[in-house]
Amino acid sequence: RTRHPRAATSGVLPPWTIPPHQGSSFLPHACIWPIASHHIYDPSTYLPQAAPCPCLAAPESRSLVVDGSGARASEVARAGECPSSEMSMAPYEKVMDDLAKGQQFATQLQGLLRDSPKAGHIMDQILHTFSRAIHAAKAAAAASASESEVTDGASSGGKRKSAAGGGPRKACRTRTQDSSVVTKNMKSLEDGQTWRKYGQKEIQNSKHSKAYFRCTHKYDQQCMARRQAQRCDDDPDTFRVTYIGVHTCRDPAAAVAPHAPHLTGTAAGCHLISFAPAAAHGTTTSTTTTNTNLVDDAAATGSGLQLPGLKLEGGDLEEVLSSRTPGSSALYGAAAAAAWPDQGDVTSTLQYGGAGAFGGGLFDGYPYLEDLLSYDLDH
DNA sequence: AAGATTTGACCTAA
DNA sequence: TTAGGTCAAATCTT
Repeated sequence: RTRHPRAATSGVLPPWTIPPHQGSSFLPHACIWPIASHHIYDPSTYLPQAAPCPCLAAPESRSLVVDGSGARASEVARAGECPSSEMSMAPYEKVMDDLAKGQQFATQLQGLLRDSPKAGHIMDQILHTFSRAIHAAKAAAAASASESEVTDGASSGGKRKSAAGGGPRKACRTRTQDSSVVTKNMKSLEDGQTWRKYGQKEIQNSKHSKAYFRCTHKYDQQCMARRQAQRCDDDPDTFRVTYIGVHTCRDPAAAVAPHAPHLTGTAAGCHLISFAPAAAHGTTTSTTTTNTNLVDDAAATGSGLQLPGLKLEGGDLEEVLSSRTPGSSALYGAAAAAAWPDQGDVTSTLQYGGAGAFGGGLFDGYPYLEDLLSYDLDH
């Protein structure tokens, strides 16, 4: 690809980086995205992050009040059976089957070791490892599937030019209609997440350009979360920020351990996971649609279903303008299982050296999850 | 040197 | 046809 020589930019900030006036809360440099401190991962809130298979949204497959009987393992196995999930490759099925079996056995063993906190802790690690492996396998399968699609698309012909030294673009881009989308107005772009800017466009009939961000971990962890930010025309101090997709990354620097986890389990090291709001009702009967409605309602009404003691990161959050969250049942489950991170808790115990996507980072930018979480913990 | 930003080119949904 | 979204080489920052 040939490019025109880049215009000299030294000393000249682009419009996006220029504060509208003195005293603005705008960051002095668009490249600065502060990382929330004290982000610690709690394995008890961990769930596989891959996009949930549609079949998991079925009510019968969501009765996941895990009680040590291997419900999660059965969930995983169910995902492997799904005919619509592009998972018909034999090697994948075998891997998933083995992983599911291993997880199931570990879960059974966990039930036998409840009296030993230390054993429970080890079991947590084992289950966590299985979860990660399952997630990785799913991600690998998805990547493989999309790669073949791209190959097919390239062979169909087109006017794509090859980049210098590289092949055709591999992007299989679609507009943001399949992902969860949340738009909100913010006084500051700081949200505790690590974003990398990848584009900026002038928008017609808008005074200010729109900036495009992706998760820093797009490539190393296949996190597809994106964010778009544009300064409001009528209020230059306010940004209209659109969050697209969910964070599936586990950034050690961007995730926070729950301060006071409200778990359904009681035995030490034996944290149980349930889907909201059935954790307190025994069995889960709500469907994805129900949960979505709940979230939408909460977002639409701006209802403050906030649990006291749960800190909402980004106190500058003003208004949730819209939300659409199809097929995010696993997300809601995680929201129910995790408590809001308390950044002030510097004494939290670091576990696994990793960071939980559900341990704080995921919620950043997804205010509806805050509402849902509060709802679940309140009921 | 590595990672982040800038920005023109490219791509696609509307 | 075009506005908006993304890519990726060039450039900048640390």
